[in-house]
Amino acid sequence: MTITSRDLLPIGELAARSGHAPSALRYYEELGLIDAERTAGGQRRYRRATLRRLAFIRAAQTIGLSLDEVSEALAQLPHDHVPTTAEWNRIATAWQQRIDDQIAELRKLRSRLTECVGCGCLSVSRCGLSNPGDTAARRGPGARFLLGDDPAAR
Amino acid sequence: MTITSRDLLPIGELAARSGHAPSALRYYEELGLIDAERTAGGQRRYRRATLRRLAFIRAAQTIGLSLDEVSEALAQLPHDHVPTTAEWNRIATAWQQRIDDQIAELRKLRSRLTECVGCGCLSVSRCGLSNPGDTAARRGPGARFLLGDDPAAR
DNA sequence: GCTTGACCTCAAGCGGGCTTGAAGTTGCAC
DNA sequence: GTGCAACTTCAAGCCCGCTTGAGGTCAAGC
Repeated sequence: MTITSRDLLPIGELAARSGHAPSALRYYEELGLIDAERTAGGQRRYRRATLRRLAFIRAAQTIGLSLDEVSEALAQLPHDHVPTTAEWNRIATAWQQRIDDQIAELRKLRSRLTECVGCGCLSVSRCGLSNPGDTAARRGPGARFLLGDDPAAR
Repeated sequence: MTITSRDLLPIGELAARSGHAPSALRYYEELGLIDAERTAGGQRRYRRATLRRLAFIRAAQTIGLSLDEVSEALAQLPHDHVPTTAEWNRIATAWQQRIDDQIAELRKLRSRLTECVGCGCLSVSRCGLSNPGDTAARRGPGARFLLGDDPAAR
């Protein structure tokens, strides 16, 4: 039941297999995203399950989660066993929703751009393009008022 | 032909109308994205056309361009007149393409996620989820090889 | 002409996600 | 038992897109 040495990977090995830099792995450990056994001499030895966690982390980042959010998501995953269908399903569903939201955002942006080309204003103003408003999901700043070349003086 | 003072905006005014912070405007000037006249005393006075540039900048950022890229895009726009249909059209088309690419990326990720739920592997590996590969457009790192719990030893 | 708020410059800081470097230790192969 | 790559920690640095602060000047209204 104990973990045999054949199952423990040194950091370089894990880095190579996961595609993360060793420095990133140490950083993740510092953040509590992953953990490791230690040899008598103090070197890290990773359980194979860590590869799963790293794959999860990479996927989560791809859909735009911060490491903080990844940390929360990981808290829902078992540390030592392969997640059950139910466990994984719950998370995957949330992620799909998130992706769908992102796609919807982009589509809205695209249609604003199309309008802008069609509307003839050409000033990249007055037509909402410069006022995405709910861009928040991607970049933060949030609501800005609509621009005009001279809204006040018109 | 010279610009009358009524057409020149102090930075606070431009900030209020464009929705950018004064500090951001100064920063953009430093990067060469916008420029300004100066009063005898050294204060900035912006031409109205600058509002257009700022709207453009905001829109470009929303699409996900870095300020470096915005700079290149701006180089294609006239400094002092409203862009012609052709000028704007060329840029808008490129942006739409970019958005389409982003959407395609997300769809790929979504389908990988769906497969992952369906395929029963549940290990968040072996099924491509953790290997977006061409994530580059969004996050940089670029190609990683496919993960498996133990690709070498299989 | 004075007050006051808006402006100026320059340097430093921040947040996120790491990377880099220095200085030293471990562990596997021969 | 030794050589050398791979590892260790800790502190600092980097990139991006700004913001903040200090210390000082300008300009517009009374």
